[in-house]
Amino acid sequence: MEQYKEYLQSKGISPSYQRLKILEYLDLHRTHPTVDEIYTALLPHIPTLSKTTVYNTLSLFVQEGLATMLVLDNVEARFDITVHPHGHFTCTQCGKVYDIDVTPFVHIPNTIDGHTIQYYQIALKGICKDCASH
Amino acid sequence: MEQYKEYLQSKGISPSYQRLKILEYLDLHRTHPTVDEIYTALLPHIPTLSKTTVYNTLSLFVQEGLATMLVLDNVEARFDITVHPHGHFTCTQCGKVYDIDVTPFVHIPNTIDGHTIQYYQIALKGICKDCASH
DNA sequence: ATCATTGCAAACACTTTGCATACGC
DNA sequence: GCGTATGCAAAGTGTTTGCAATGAT
Repeated sequence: MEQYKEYLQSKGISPSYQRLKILEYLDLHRTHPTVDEIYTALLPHIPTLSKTTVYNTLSLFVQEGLATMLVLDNVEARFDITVHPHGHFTCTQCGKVYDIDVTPFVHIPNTIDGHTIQYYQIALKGICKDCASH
Repeated sequence: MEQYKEYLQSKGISPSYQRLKILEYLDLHRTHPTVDEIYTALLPHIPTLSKTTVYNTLSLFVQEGLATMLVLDNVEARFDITVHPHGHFTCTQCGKVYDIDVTPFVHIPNTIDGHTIQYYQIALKGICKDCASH
């Protein structure tokens, strides 16, 4: 908990209990959680928590670079604590999302067609290992 | 118009006027249009058109492989007539979306970590040529 | 006459906004 | 005490659903 507090402060974000818990959740659950998943998971620990706070906090984190908003479908936004760039594979059968290390397959330059690339996301779709074997 | 009719029939889709016009729009406007853009553009030509029909038709096209649903943000879905795979660059300043040929930079195998990859999308973000020069 | 397509209106689901309350230095 | 963070409720936005009207063969 203490390391999260220092991390937030180092980014100029005042470390409220809600923010600490949301950051901790993102760090401990690298499962591309939705707002609702985070909210539901933390509610027992923070009974007064509101979804607005989860939304506020996540957009603050994204803005400050602590988290990344993933674009995997147009239904619900998903969030990752910011780590090295990686792809996301969504199984079209079971809907599970897997992290994929795409660095062996992708080498995006800093500039393409005169546009400056700041970051990118790769969304892969198909049938996952588990579904294929059933 | 005749070529669209034949194309739909070859896919087993009955070529209603609405479907023909939506397909034509996708073919002539390769600008990743949203449902609303398609609807608004066609309304003068089909005054009775409803958004439901645009939604219905697009999901039929996606299902039959005639179009692709893009996921560029978590706000609105965008659609492309199905062509060779390419990336999409969104300018974070002006919001414009550019097609990017990523084939030189990306080589995704058919299988990764045991998962079967059917298709993928690459969403790039940054500052576009135009915005950089202003 | 039958079946598919269309289109209105209502329902839905996720997200944002407005504003009053509570918290922390 | 004052500025920020929180959280409820309401509004907003994109999408889907139910169902009746229309159209095509």
